[in-house]
Amino acid sequence: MTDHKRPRPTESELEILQILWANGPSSVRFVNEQLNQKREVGYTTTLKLMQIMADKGLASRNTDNRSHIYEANAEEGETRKRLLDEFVDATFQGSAMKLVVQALGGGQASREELDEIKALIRKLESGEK
Amino acid sequence: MTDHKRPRPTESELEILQILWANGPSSVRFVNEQLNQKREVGYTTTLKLMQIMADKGLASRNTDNRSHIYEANAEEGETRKRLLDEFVDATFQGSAMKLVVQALGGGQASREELDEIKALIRKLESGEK
DNA sequence: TTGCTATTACGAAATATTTCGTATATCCTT
DNA sequence: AAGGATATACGAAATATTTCGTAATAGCAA
Repeated sequence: MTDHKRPRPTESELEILQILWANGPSSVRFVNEQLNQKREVGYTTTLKLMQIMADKGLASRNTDNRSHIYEANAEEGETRKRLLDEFVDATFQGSAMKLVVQALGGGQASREELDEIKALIRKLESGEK
Repeated sequence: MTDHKRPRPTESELEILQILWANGPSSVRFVNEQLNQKREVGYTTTLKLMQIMADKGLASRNTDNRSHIYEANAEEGETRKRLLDEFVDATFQGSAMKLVVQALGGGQASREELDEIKALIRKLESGEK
């Protein structure tokens, strides 16, 4: 089950997907509360967005109870990979390398993270084609 | 001179910035031709976008000649960094590490690129705080 | 039951972005 | 000077996205 056909999530939809990925199936109220920790959003705004997401297939919902429970349909890793690919194309002309350099160079990565990346590179190199 | 105050470029504006960064100051016609190698866009559409970019301060233009020459104002590295930061926040919850892993894991990086990254990491580690 | 609260449904306004038609000006060729 | 090609200016339509008001419905408490 890939993300084929599913449209790219908009910025707001992505915010909601993050919440659903992090917390599992959730009610609109819960998602709205989480959103409001970052910025002010009206309840019906969140509701509408989530309904649209269900329409688009980005999420599915259980309507058995009065309070509907929404669940991300778009799989986390798949979706992130796809968005990353598009972002690399749009912003770094398709060069993942340039992006990684920029990401690492920003001083964002801690020593532990650098170690992890080194380990990852070793793994990639050993299983090289 | 940072990008302070300058609004984030839209997707289309970013496409144009890429062309200006890659080719230096350019005419609308040239930019439009480059765009059309990827997708069909009308000339006046490109023109309008570039005029908007000038309004927003993303680009500046020389109007001495009949054919105006546009130049990116937003600096390449700065802009990419900023977009990357926002993207990391939005898509990887602020974890540059997760993003790098995803980018490297995609099998996108060649051996040479991996070597470059290793070198970069060594450099980062030596100048560690 | 009656009223209060929480929920979804629906549609439309508000905003942002993209696209292009048309008018007008300028340059170039003859 | 006239005509054609090419440029910019301008505004508005088309599209995409976000936001919310209002109404209808269901649950709950008194």
